[in-house]
Amino acid sequence: MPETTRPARKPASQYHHGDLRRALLQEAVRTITEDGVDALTLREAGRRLGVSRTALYRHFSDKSTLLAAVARDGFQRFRDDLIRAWSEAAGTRRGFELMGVAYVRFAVANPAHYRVMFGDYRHLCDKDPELKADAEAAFRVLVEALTSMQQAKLVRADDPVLQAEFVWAVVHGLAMFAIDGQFGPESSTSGELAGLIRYALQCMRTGIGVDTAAAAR
Amino acid sequence: MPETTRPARKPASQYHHGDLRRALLQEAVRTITEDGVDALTLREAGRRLGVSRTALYRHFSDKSTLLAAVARDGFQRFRDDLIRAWSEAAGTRRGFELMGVAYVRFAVANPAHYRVMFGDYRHLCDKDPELKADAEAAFRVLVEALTSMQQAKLVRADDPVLQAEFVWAVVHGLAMFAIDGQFGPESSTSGELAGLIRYALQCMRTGIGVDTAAAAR
DNA sequence: CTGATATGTAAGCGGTGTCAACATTTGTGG
DNA sequence: CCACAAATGTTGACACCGCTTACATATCAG
Repeated sequence: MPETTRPARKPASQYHHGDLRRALLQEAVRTITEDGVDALTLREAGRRLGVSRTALYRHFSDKSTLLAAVARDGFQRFRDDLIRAWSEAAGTRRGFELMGVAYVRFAVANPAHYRVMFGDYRHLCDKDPELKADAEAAFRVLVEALTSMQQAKLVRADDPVLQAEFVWAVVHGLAMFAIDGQFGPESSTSGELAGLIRYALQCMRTGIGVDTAAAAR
Repeated sequence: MPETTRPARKPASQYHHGDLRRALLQEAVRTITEDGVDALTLREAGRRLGVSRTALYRHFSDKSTLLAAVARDGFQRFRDDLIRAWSEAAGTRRGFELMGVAYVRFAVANPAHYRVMFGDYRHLCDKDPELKADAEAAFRVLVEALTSMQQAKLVRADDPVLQAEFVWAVVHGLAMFAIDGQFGPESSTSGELAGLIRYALQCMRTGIGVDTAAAAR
């Protein structure tokens, strides 16, 4: 039985779906991405997959358990995106900036998904303990990137975790700006956003303090 | 009977409540603060106020309109907190740091409320156009603080709005860390958080770049 | 082949947001 | 003072939802 990867997709029997769990998760992600998390309904999801409305409970104990799975899926793709961006110029400042852009890009491309991931992370963690592991794996990409940049003397040799938390705060904030319009006048044009990202990355490196300005330029 | 400000609270007639709108908003804030936004139910809110389940619709066209009002209320208190902290040492770096701490403190003290404010800000703005004004008013406190610090040569003379967006991103990210546990090992102790805040504020000033490290110390 | 188990189904319960129609109170112009 | 309109609150109903319980069917191990 080679059974390489996918038995999925084929109903075959009409009764047993084959890989309902995967299909359900995929459908949930699709709905959330297209119409937001409020549009996600267990009944409707079942309907769209041509399956009874309670079939879902054989694979997820709960609606929020499904959401936790969605969040996990998000963190996995997210991590992949970060790794891909970083490895395009690993160890360099440019690679680091590419990663920052990739971060915001992910959030902009999947705003609702991103919100599920960070929306009530704590609550979702209770539903699926592996979610925490996936989230931490994504975060670790950032920590490791910073560690290698520390070795290359590109950033200060502070505690990498602390440093990563700071960097994460910055890009997460940027992502929020990008996702839901912001406070400023109406800087929703993508040009404005790109400018903000560039400025923020610069500030991340040099700070906003005036005493360091001379040294930075 | 001095009765200075509030006509509210007293049923008086049993039928007309007096100031149901205010009572409803207050009740919603209370529920959200205590039990989270998912626990907020129009019917239950009416029940608790001893009023019919649809009375609410005479004051809010919608559940999300009520949520928008909750968000507005949040932004107003939020702004007050920021102003209070800043004015404790206005124009100085200490005042600025106090403001940052006040920001995070607000988020920690009212996590669910904070989430409503930023959770789906964009969607809520459609429901109540004044929400945007309140949010911008809060943001403007930060912009003005930075402007005055620029004049005092405490921070670089960049575009204050851009600079404020960067600073906001940092503190917002910190607030998120504070609210829902984080990625790192398990640094949920308040001591760890205080350390993170301190470190982040320092990074905000001096950056993480190594070339500026010498100048910073 | 035969259970046991995994998976999907059907029916129903309590709860929710919202609408439409009706009741009561308040306020206002004659 | 009164009639009547507007504001405010109530009742009933509808469609939908998440979830449970009991049942049906397919898959698989022995």
